[in-house]
Amino acid sequence: MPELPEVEGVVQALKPKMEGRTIQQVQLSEVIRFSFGEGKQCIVKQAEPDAFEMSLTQMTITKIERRAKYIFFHMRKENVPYVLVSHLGMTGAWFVVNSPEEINEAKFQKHIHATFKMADGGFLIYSDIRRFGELRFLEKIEDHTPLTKMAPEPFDEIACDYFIAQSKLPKYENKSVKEVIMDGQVISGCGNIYATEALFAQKIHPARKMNRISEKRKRALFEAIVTVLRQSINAGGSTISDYRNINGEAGSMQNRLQMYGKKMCPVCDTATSQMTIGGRTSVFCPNCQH
DNA sequence: GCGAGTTACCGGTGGC
DNA sequence: TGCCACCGGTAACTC
Repeated sequence: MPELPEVEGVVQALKPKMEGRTIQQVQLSEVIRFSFGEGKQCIVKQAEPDAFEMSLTQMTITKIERRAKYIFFHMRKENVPYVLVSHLGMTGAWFVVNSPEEINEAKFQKHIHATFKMADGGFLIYSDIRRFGELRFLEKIEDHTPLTKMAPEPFDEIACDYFIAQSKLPKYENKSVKEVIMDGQVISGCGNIYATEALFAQKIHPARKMNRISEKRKRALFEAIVTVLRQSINAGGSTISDYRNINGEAGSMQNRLQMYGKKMCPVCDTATSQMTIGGRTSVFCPNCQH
């Protein structure tokens, strides 16, 4: 499950290997083609498979950057800029290899969905087991509304004030804190794992209503989120089930998690509780978090 | 036009 | 061994 720190790791690894290179040929999987024929948008969004392949052919990757949990591949063809937006969903992974056979994990090998053959040799490959990821080819970011509504990067100095302001809006003030901090229009890139960790660190119950938290506590919570995201980036991300970096390696943050996926509270040894908030599983310590 | 709520997208995993 | 419910980030759709 790649979250912001995992995506950051992917981007940092992709940058030196892919920036400046030109795509010679693109090939989408049969699954994508078949799904499109069925009227579905499997991985490739708002484009016909043929048109998507053609659009990216002869495109030069100028810059790769992360925004929330999205990867932006900025590109250029005949001096016109474009961008390929990638989201890894639950199980997406990028690989930079000399040949597709180099992907040695069977389940990633089996679910290769986009193969980019580079003009100077080698391949950039997108694999996605559960196909929750997306590839979206745009002329500019503004062409896709959800991307324009995203909160600032959590490391941006205005991000905390932005969070405070958003949290006071009518549509958020009566919601649970966990739902609000996981909303990309409030804080960007805070998924279930890191929301769970930050709430535990601040001893806040995930179901507590936003308007029952003081501004001081909200600021402390925001800092806790930033801290846990930074820690995880430094640890190479959390490898929960299927995350791999572009070399197929796992991260180590999962070993440092205090609450996500835990049966016992590491502070007071009470059995943890679980409830569904905003449709997502939430783990917390009923003794420590109020 | 906007917001709230619902559905779609999936295969690996683990429990029985 | 085999079946089946469960899981989840985001967009798109409906109301």
